[in-house]
Amino acid sequence: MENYDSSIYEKMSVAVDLLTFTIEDGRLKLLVISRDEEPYKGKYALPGVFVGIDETLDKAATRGIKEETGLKDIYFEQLYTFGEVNRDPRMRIISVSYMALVPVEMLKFKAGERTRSAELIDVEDIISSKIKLAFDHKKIVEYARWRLANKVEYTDIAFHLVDEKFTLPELQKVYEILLGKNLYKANFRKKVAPMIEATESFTSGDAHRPSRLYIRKNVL
Amino acid sequence: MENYDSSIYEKMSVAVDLLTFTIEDGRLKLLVISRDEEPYKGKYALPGVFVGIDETLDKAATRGIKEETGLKDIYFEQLYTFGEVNRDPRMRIISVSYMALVPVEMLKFKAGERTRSAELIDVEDIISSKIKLAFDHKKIVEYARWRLANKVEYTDIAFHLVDEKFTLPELQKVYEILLGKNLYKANFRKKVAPMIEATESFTSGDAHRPSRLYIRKNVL
DNA sequence: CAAATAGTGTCTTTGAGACACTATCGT
DNA sequence: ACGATAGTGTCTCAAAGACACTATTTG
Repeated sequence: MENYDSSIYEKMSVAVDLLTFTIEDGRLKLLVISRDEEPYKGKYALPGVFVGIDETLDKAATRGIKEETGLKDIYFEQLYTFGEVNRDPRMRIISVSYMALVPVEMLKFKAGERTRSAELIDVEDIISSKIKLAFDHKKIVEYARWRLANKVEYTDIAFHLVDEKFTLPELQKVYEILLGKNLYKANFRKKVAPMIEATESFTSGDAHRPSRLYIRKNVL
Repeated sequence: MENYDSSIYEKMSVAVDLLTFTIEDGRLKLLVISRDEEPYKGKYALPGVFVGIDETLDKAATRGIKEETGLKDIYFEQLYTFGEVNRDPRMRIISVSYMALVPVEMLKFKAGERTRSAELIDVEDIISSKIKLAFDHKKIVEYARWRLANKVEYTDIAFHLVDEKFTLPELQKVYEILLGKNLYKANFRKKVAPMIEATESFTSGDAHRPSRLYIRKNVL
């Protein structure tokens, strides 16, 4: 970058691709759109937006999330930047992927406000190629899936997939889905104890013992 | 990305910024260049290259590393993509940062082949602002430093900072520098045991017990 | 009271941490 | 023999894993 005459280097389009994960019916789901144009017409794809010349990457991600879900102020983080030359057959696009996590109730609530139709599909169906995605999007999903499983173990990222008030069985289920294995509840409770704060509310109406509701404890 | 008419979105320059770390004199060092043009003339900066229109991000990183160090086939990984609007006062540049790790002997050996002069500076001097970097490069270094400390704990990334054959005291020193704390050698040896393979060579000439040389074991 | 799920107590196992000891070189 | 660094044995302590037990609701 010593020589800043970039005239010999062509500029390129930069896009943000969004991976919005949620948990529905005990499965990890991803928000995708159905392409109505070529290429890959009719295929599912990750929603994305181009980054404006005066727009930060994070801003573009926020805008994209708003367009696709009607939501703002939900958790997201940058994942990885994909820059293969022929990712898109029409032109060179650098794609910065972002991962967002949201409790499924928030998605449903805002359904009417969405700009265009989006669908939730089972992430395992993508991984197993039962459902095929356009472009190199499967690779991006695989990477996000891996990162998610990783971060569950050493961060409190899973909390973004449950409501503000949640029961421990609910939270445990999220951990189990992301980790792909069952956990012992006694051990699970010990593990998350430092991250949660009990409320005085309980579930009710179920034909079994009520479950206490918790909130996420303020991080130290 | 449903609507691919990106004409309203201006294209932008994409660059790869390189963070080449090594360990010299028991300190973590970063390879930087001295800027000979405005802005930030005379300041240290991360070396970088623009990404060509037909060039992959990884390819651009490989090319940049070759230009700066004369080396190819060294370990590197993508770090994070910085896209603040005014990172560079002259134009909008999206910067994809890459981190490379190399044993210091390899850098010295190839010194003559370098395209332009580069320097190794102490990373802690950057963190403490004793040495100031151009642009937003300090932020990038901080992030890389954090990632490095993190990955030492759960990957074998530290092995890229020692020679192919290494002693355990050497390797332990690398861990200690990256973690910023001293380790007990007995415990350290237990920890790395699954990742190493003993050779029949030993150090010699020192006024103390020789140290066995090891190589990295093939990952399972 | 039976079925169902919530929640607790505690033993075992594993790994990190701490520390003292032995080993082998050059001088 | 001494100084210096390499390398090992083992105790302690804390976290993870496994499992059995108790608790509270509806029907």
